[in-house]
Amino acid sequence: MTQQTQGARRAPLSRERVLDAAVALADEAGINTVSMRNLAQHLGVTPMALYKHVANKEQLLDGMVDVVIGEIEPPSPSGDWRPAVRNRILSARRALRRHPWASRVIESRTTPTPVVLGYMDSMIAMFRGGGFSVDLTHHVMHALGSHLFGFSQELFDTSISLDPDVHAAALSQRSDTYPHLVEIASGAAHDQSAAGPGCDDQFEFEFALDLLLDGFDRLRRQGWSPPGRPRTQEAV
Amino acid sequence: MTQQTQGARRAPLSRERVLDAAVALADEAGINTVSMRNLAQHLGVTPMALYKHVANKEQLLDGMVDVVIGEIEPPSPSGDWRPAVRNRILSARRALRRHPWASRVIESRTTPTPVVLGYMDSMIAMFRGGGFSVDLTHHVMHALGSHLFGFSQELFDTSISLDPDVHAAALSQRSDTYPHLVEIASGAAHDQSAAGPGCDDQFEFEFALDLLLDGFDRLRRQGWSPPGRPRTQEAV
DNA sequence: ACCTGAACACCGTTCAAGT
DNA sequence: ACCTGAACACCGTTCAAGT
Repeated sequence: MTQQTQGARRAPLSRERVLDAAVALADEAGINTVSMRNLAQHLGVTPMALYKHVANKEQLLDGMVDVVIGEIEPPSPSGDWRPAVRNRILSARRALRRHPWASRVIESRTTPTPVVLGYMDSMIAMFRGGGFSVDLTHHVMHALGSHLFGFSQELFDTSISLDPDVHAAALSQRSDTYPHLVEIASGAAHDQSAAGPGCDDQFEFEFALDLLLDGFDRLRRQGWSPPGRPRTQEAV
Repeated sequence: MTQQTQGARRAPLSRERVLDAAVALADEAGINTVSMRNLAQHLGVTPMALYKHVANKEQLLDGMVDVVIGEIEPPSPSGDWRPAVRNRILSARRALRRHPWASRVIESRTTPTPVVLGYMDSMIAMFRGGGFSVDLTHHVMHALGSHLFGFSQELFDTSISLDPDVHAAALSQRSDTYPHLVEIASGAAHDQSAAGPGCDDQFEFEFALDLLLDGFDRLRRQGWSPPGRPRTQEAV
């Protein structure tokens, strides 16, 4: 829509142009349309021209993630760790929501890029600066998980409790098959103050985030330290 | 390894045989080797024969997830919701860990199957039976997210703080680039009571799980109820 | 009625051949 | 030295043709 395909043909290809075009294409037509061949066509070049700027498709996807992570606002210089962390994560969420494909692509990455490492490093710095021990910061970063990047594991959450289809199907056909699920779905639905299909994603995200931050804060205040020597050896 | 490829040729194809073969193939050779064509070859049939038993590849993946979910132990008839939920989730984790490809495939599903809905319904039942309100149960299920299925968003966690490669690379080359990340990695590494590459996944999982369950329990005891009327209208 | 070979419209990537 | 066309080894899926 907002991105022009023609006219771009003249500018020399660069890694940045390739990545920006890939992000724009994914935004407009979905991540499935981002193939090396299709992206090349959109840029008016031959597929192999892309390989001058990205080693392979994996690196293309890494670069696309970097573009999105780059949109996250830098840490506010606030003195209090809790609102600072909270705001940064909510900024990450806004960036991720601008690019609906991004959370899925982030999930699929196996090794972090320097940009991602930098983001994590700065998040760690916020906890350390807020008085968290090295050990507690470590566990806290793990516990945040995908919240770090502004998304919770949505799985099919939106379809579970609130997608009109599933909702209707559940209520009509299978209230005897999944009685508890239907009860939850109904409960969410009759609260019509929530926006959209019956459930407020933003509320759910902040609910979980604040629950975690509350827990972190409690452990920090209690001076949490790792449990005794012998941890779980092997869990299988 | 444990699965025979030859000899299976005689038994008539069935949905169950197709799914079991797909799971075994993914376990042995990775999810990337599970293509309709390759799976068919392993079963000694033509690719199109599979389409008699699964509508398409998406349904094949759905069925594979169902096989894994089916391995989760049923709820223990315990009276106390907390250990019951905890044990069930740890059972889910054990099932998922037997099939390393499963968490990624679960993440990629867009609509839940009846088997998945049944699992969620029974989890909801445990909270409701434990005295959680409909609303609180709803949020609690969202907050659990991927923990419901026994995995946290691992992202590249194992590589972040503890993969020998990243660890060594970080420590040697980039302690000035990612100082806080390196501090966390070192902290985890010098605690050699942890198993494996320097970080105990099981410990991290249980740390986050117990943090969430603590939070849930606190809200339940406090008689949590939804905040006032006007929620976030639209967050973008 | 059941099964399947060939074909279609794609992939990511290599590599030798063009300019 | 730079770029690229054709080719390779794959995909998921359709569909008409075989038995």
